[in-house]
Amino acid sequence: MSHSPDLSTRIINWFAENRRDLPWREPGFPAWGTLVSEFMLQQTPVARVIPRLAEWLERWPTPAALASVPSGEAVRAWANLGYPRRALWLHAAAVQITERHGGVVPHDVDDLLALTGVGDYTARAVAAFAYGHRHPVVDTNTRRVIARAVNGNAEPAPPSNARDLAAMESLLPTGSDDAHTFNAGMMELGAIVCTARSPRCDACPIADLCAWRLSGYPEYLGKRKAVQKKYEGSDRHVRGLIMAELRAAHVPVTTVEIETLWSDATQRDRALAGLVSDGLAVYEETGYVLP
DNA sequence: GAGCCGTGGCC
DNA sequence: TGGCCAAGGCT
Repeated sequence: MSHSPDLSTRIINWFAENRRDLPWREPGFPAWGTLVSEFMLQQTPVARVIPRLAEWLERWPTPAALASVPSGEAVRAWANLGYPRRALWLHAAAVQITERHGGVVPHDVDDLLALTGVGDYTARAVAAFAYGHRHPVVDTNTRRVIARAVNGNAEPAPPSNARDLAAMESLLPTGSDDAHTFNAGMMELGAIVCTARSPRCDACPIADLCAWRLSGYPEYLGKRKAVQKKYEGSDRHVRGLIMAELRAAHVPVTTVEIETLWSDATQRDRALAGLVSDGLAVYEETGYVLP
């Protein structure tokens, strides 16, 4: 677990020169905007988030604004970002922020964790990036950089919160400003240099002390994260087709219309029942609508 | 803790 | 072409 004492400094200096100009890094970007962006960025690439985020914040500039509309409006505005439950959860979080915190996104990690849809990553990201508090922030990019540079592995082991947070804490600078920059810098390095498929070690500020590189890029032999199941023909596929129909429609979608979306009745019924169970679809007199 | 949950771009 | 991957979280 030994590392060069200036790994953190290198990352911080590299970040100052190489950071992308992203909306949530603009001065004065509101904490609410940070929270919304983090919800959207959960498993959705940056490039697809940026336009939806701008629309979202223009329409709902505060948690109270979002809380005041039906959750279905959030699901519709979520558009094709994927995993529409996140839109439902973000709406629920906005209601909770309005009711419990006077409409102000909380600073405290435990208060953030108590919000629907906010897990360990998002809670620490908001506390650190929106409010400047010193917390280790560990996402998939950070985990990969630590796995390679520190542990000498091509890939991180499956996420373990306690272990990953402890590893990041041991690297985190003492000062809150440096800690903030280091958290962001590790994520940025993993996102644009130390990437999953073809790392650009020639552009890496810590290449000369990267344990993985120094040991000759050994193949990863440890436990891997589960392989994603095929999307084509899956229940997720069918759910996606139904949700696209519900988002596009402004009148109830009839059962007959839903039948045209997927021929396998068993799978179709299962998908629809799942959406209803999740609260993403509601039956209303003549058909299904958004909540 | 494994499985599940959308969508699209990239090599 | 198609498998892999993307600022996770919930059950």
